[in-house]
Amino acid sequence: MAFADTFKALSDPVRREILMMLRHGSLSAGEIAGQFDMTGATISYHLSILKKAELVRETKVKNYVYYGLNTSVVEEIMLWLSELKGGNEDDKEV
Amino acid sequence: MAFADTFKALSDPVRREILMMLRHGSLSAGEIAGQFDMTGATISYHLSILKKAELVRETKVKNYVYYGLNTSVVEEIMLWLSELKGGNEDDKEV
DNA sequence: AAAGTATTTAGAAATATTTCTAAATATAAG
DNA sequence: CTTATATTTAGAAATATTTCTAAATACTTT
Repeated sequence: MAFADTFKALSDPVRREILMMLRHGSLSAGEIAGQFDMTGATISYHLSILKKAELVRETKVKNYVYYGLNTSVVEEIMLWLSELKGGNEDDKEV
Repeated sequence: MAFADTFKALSDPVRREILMMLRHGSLSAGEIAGQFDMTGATISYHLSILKKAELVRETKVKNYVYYGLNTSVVEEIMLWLSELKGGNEDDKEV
């Protein structure tokens, strides 16, 4: 059930900030962690949730792990939001 | 901080289903609750979260409370998602 | 005014999430 | 092969979320 995972992943401010950091290219786990006042372990946990939601992809290079955005899942969420707005017919207010 | 509230509100499957139910017009709290295998109190809790996030608006008629979609907040979320996709320049993969 | 219907609030229990520290893995460099 | 650097995993504590039952509000109808 990847769809629900995506909404869950987006519900945390730290994870949303990580995604925004990745807009202009991939960053290593350490580079990401450096931007937060949290342990690397905590950031690793957040990255694992973003990965499970397929919002990021990882690439291993040397002893670094680089994370990059995967925008294709974002489209699905936008589609769902469009449906929400779209089905609005003539708004039968009571 | 209403923006974070909106993402949180959207992170629960029950609340997303409620929003979808409201696409074609307002429904009373009871009509909504009738669609779920949960107590009215629980649905009332979910409605309060949707209301705080400004995703729904309520109208009181007699001893009923009708809930209707407020799509204007959905636009903000879509804008945020667009930014996420948009800033994707040339994807400096490492 | 009393009784009925619809909804919300309060408080508690169960579950899930976020964060930390310490230990484990993985790869690199000396 | 030993030490150093980067990251993840495990386990625990703190906090937040979801759900329930029972009681409280609110408005209607008799």
